[in-house]
Amino acid sequence: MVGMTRWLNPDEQQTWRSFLTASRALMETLDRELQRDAGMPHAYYEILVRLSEAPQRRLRMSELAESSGSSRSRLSHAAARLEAAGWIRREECPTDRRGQIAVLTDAGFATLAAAAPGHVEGVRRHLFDALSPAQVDQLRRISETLVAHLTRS
Amino acid sequence: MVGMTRWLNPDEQQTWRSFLTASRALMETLDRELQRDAGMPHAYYEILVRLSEAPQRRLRMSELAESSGSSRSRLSHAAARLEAAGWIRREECPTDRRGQIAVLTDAGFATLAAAAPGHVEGVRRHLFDALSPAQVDQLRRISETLVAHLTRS
DNA sequence: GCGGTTTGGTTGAGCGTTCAACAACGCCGG
DNA sequence: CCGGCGTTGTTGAACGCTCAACCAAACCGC
Repeated sequence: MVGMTRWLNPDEQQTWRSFLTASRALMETLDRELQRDAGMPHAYYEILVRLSEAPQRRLRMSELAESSGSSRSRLSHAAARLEAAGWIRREECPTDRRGQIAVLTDAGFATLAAAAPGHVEGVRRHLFDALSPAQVDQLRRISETLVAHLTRS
Repeated sequence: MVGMTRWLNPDEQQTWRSFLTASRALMETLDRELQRDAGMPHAYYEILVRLSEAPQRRLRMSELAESSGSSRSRLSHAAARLEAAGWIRREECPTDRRGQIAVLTDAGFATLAAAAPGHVEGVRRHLFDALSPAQVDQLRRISETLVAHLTRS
């Protein structure tokens, strides 16, 4: 046979379903808050954050996609919207004529600065406030383990 | 002032970003696998699972929405697609003339039965295989805490 | 019973994401 | 220098989700 399915035992099932419910609820809540308060989805917020942290607030599209966890296509579509909103602008890359460089505009930075406190407060309220310091530490190790595992396959 | 923002310290930021990256990567991976192998997104899979576990494989739309973590609107749209695929059918509720009852068809059950082993294997490979038994236990407690916290606000 | 409110479910528009296809450019061996 | 291959980024179609609006039926107080 090709291989027996390694089914989940009841404990694992409970873990998986709770994790699913929790992360989905958390993301939906934060996404909704961000949409309501800042008029943008969480994915766009993260793009602006990464840009704001880059030297000169500028990044190659491919690096921005990588660091914000977007596919190239997704970023391309998002960039079109962010540019239309006046929050970023795209410049040509001097060293690679295929390249595009996304630049955070002043308006984009201002929008981000206005959105950040509310969002951070949301993350704290919905995530950190619920967990003990020990649990926060556990969650960090678990997440780092998973990231390492998922990117190496 | 309205209130100082309780910013995240470096440790919390690292935790938050790792969690974000990990859960996003995990969901995207499982969603892609399910789409590739079973031709449906994860949300639809979960709807079919809940139906399959219900008595008589039938549930009121509102209960199905609740248990599968969908909004009513989402479930309504999804049900239309699932019905078009022949995986569920909708019947009228005898005790409440507003109500609809979603029923898993034999074809839907067969599709689910075919998809389940691959999906479960994916959950195991991408999640449980990466973590120690202690970490799995920690993750369960953390997730349950979060679920409780998120649903009570 | 009768109006007002709540609940159950659907609908359509608008938006964001995916996927596959594509164009333009850089890179590298011969 | 040239031809093939990998890379960068964009595009359009299909799809799923959200949000607000809506209808119909149930519920509730009087």
